[in-house]
Amino acid sequence: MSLKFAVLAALHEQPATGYDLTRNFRTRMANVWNASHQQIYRELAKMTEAGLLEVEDVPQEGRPDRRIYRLSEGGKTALQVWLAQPQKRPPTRDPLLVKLFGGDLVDAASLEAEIYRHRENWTRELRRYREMETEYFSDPEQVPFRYRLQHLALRKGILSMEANLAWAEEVMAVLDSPDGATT
Amino acid sequence: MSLKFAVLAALHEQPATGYDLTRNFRTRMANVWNASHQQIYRELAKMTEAGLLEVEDVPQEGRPDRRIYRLSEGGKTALQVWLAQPQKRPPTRDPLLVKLFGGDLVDAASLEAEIYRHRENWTRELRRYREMETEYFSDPEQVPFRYRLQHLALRKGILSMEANLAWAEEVMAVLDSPDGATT
DNA sequence: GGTTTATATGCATTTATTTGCATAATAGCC
DNA sequence: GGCTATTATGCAAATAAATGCATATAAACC
Repeated sequence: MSLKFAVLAALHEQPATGYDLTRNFRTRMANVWNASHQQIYRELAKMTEAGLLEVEDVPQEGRPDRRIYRLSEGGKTALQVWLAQPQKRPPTRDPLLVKLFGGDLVDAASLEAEIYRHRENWTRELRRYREMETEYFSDPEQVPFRYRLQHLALRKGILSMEANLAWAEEVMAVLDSPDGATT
Repeated sequence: MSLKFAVLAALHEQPATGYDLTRNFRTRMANVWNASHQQIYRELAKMTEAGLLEVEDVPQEGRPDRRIYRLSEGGKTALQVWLAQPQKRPPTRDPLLVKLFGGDLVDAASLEAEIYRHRENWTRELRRYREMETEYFSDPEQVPFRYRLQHLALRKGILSMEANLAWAEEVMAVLDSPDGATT
């Protein structure tokens, strides 16, 4: 339901093409909302149909035209209404944690390898977030309110990744303890 | 796809009814996998159909019979195979963070109220997790390996909630700063 | 006496997400 | 010359999840 509103929020900040949005969702909004390009294009078509967006076609040579989407008045209102509503927290569904309930069927060595892999991903992501923080938000006093809110969204990503990494250390400690692989 | 495996893992630990599973998913496994009772009952039926589970009906007076499910040999194998495969991390989709991209359409006061509400939920959940930790895992050295893994799953919940709460403090600080509501 | 909570199960519909496939040009790498 | 990445768009099918509805008893609460 709310890919719709993630798209509205992104387009409210700045008109964009499906391609631009796809990039934004993968980078700046990576810790906010995940969506594939297929999902985004379909959603854009549906929302335009519903009158929430306006399209402007910009012809290009040698590649498909850019279709730039921006909020219509209706889209802006819809976003505003949604923003005023309380939101539910996202449900937790983590396959990695499911594994930990596998009991005696879990192979400690392959589990360790997987934690390793996850830790690398988390480290990379944390590094990216920190780079973004230095690049865009290094002087919080100088940043206008709406960008301070975006900074807060990024902060959530940073704190989450730090927590993930701290957890990975705990897991390693248990798996590497002398009796870790037995009992 | 992997509600299936969450169910297999839960039933591998101990045979249970749909009702039991629903309770477990809401309590012990709250930070692992979310599922409604409707989802669970449907999945149990499908998995039984597919030969992954065995059912035993236990008649009761005055209320519907308990249908106790347990892993079949095939179910055990399926779980084992799944456990050995690397898992993707869950996608991030957080409506609360989407709000922070609403820019000038965001009302600081209602945002603050919402953070407040979330903070209360997180606090409650963290308390529950800590109680579970004291109750079941207070002496890690005495706990057998498979329960130490479950403890690690719980630890993830605890660290995540702590991170959420730390983040809430940061948000409050920004919203309460003298120029927080303006610019 | 009425309401809520817990026990216990499920079907049907709608909405959301994932995955696979498809097109088409340009630029860089080996 | 072939492979991969980037820009740019999308359709179709399959899978998963959320939501609404439905039944039935018992015990606790007010």
